[in-house]
Amino acid sequence: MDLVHLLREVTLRLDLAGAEFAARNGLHPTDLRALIALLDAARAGEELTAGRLGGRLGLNSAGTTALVDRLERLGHLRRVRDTRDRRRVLLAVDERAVALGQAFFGPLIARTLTLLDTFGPGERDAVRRFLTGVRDAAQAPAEAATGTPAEADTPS
Amino acid sequence: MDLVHLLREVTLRLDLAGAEFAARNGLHPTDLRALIALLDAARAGEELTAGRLGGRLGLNSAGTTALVDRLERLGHLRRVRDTRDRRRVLLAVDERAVALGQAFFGPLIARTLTLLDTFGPGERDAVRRFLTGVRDAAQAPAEAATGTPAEADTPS
DNA sequence: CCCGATTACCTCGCTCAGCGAGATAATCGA
DNA sequence: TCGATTATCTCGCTGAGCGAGGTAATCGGG
Repeated sequence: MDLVHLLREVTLRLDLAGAEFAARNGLHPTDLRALIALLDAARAGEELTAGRLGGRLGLNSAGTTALVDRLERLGHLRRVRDTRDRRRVLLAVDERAVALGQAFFGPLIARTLTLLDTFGPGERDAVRRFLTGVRDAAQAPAEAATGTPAEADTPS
Repeated sequence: MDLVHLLREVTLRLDLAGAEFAARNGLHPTDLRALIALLDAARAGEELTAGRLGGRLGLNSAGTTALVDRLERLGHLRRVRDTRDRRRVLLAVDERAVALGQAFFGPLIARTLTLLDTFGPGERDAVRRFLTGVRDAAQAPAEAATGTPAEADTPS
């Protein structure tokens, strides 16, 4: 049980750290999350489009456009029209964004890796199982747990 | 290394789940975080004041007042003047807020506890060490990563 | 090959969360 | 008692994100 609270504390702390880092670099939390999503996609060799990014962050198209505008204005990414399907706008991350990601995650990752050095294979596996399980548990618990049963969600 | 990414994925997923749940209940992410902070404080037998809550969420006084206004209007908490120091406004959480917290965290906690049932003591300890380490690692990594050190603000 | 449907993104107007500055009220210290 | 400090609130403003609707490109049936 205390592990649950500990996990929540970790997510809260990471959240605050992210928000603080974002503010310090003239970004908003959403901007930072967008950069992370972009870097993730880049690392996975995936081409991320504007719409896809918005969907991943839970923004609608208008908000996504504004987000991409901001990031482009700051030089973190460039809009690139897909030559195959010229309706699509691919997002190309700039070196600047990569550097920012490094600056934010670098120390955190380094510390975590140092910590993990002290873990045996079985312990690492335990951590992995735990995180995987929580991730999957967080998939769709909200659907079942809506506090307002009578209220019509999907206000669209 | 993959554990790091896994952790990030977990926090992202929990974040999105929270935002979705909040929106579904007519709240904003900040409101939900405020409720969580309030419930945490209540569970710890701590009396949370308006200013303290704002500080914990990274809001300034104006934003905090607006936040408390919203939550009070929704009936999630009540303002209670501290009788000892009548400048202070204590925040009393309502049953409604508790129920909301249960609705959100209940299933998540249940699933996590079920998962943890399959863990041995050593494994749980590994998870605990990992989470504790990450929490501490997230304390102040941003300071080192930017040219702009934050000024101390002694959060009591 | 054309035309309607669909897809992907953008524009416009708006709401409201959160900020900075400053006001107000209560407490504390000399 | 009076100024300094603390805790909160008020006011005006900026801007992130939403809903609605527009535009350009692609797809699919006749």
